[in-house]
Amino acid sequence: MTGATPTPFPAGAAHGDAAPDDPTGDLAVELRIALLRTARRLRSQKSVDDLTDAQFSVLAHLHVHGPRTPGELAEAEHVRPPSMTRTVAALEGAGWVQRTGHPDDGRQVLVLLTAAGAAAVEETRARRSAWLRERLARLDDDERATLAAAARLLRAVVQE
Amino acid sequence: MTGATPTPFPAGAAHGDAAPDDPTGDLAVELRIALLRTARRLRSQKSVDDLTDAQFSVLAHLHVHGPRTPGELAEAEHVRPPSMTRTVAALEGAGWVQRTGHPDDGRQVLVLLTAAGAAAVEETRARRSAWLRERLARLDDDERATLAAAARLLRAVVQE
DNA sequence: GCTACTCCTTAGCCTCGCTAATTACCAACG
DNA sequence: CGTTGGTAATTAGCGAGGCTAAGGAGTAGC
Repeated sequence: MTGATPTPFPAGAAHGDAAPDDPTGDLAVELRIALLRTARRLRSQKSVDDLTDAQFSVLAHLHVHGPRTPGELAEAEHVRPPSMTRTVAALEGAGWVQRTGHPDDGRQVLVLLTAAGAAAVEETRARRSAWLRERLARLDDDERATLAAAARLLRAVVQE
Repeated sequence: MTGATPTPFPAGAAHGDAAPDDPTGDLAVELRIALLRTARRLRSQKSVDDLTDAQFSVLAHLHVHGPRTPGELAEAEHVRPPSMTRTVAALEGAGWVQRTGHPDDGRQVLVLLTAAGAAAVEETRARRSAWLRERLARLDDDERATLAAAARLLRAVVQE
């Protein structure tokens, strides 16, 4: 709205460089842009013979929380069950997880990490973080502390 | 590596809750997880009759920087030219951008925002940020300041 | 034992990355 | 002047990973 500007050059109007004046109003916008941009960059760090992002996320979840059913994984990853079924199938095909019947409830399935999967998650985590770690090394201590605090805050913020 | 743990419950080994002891080594890991998780959550905020994430990002870029060639857009978005061609084609089909020949170089194409596109980018930006804004409102001033600083830092960090 | 519910899966659609190959155009050189 | 090489954009086709809708297996309750 307000939008029908016919001129194709509203440069500098939208967000410029860093939050200009309106502290709260623009924080959400600024943060959103910064987060999505960084996340895209992080995501592009994976190589071909590698876990995909969704796969890695599931593997890491299993690594931390132990065996889970597909439904639980879907909920944890904010994804629909069919999507998780496919991701789990890919992980199983690669030998990183194993699917077993649930001991009590025949409808359910338990997904658990194999030894290879546990190794993969640790190796991949280290490698994936390398790019970011190298960038963070250029910052000073205060800046790193700020980002550490931000990581904690974001964790709380997304916690629904 | 270390990995052949036969026990399926290494819970608490991987990263627990928030950076445990190693301040620099884990910052990259913690931050990566927090960023990707938040970004996924933000991305899930879009509705159907809406711009996709990639489309919105291109529109916003045009809104800020003015007309660009597909190649420039691809580089800015860290995407290969064919991917950008498709995104631009979708945007053109929806009437949000317009493609015109480059005045000097017949090989190139200039992509420019239409009035509808400019309106869409502003409306969408406001709506997409609403979820995050609501979450941020629950924080205190210090916490918001931390996130604002983090957004600026991330912007610098990804700047290649 | 039939019905209803729950969980997982299959089928089929879409977006959006990618690589490889094609087309259109510019520039430079014989 | 024509060919030859480089560059920009596109088309073709693949894979991952979202989604909804619909199907199959198992549990639970009447």
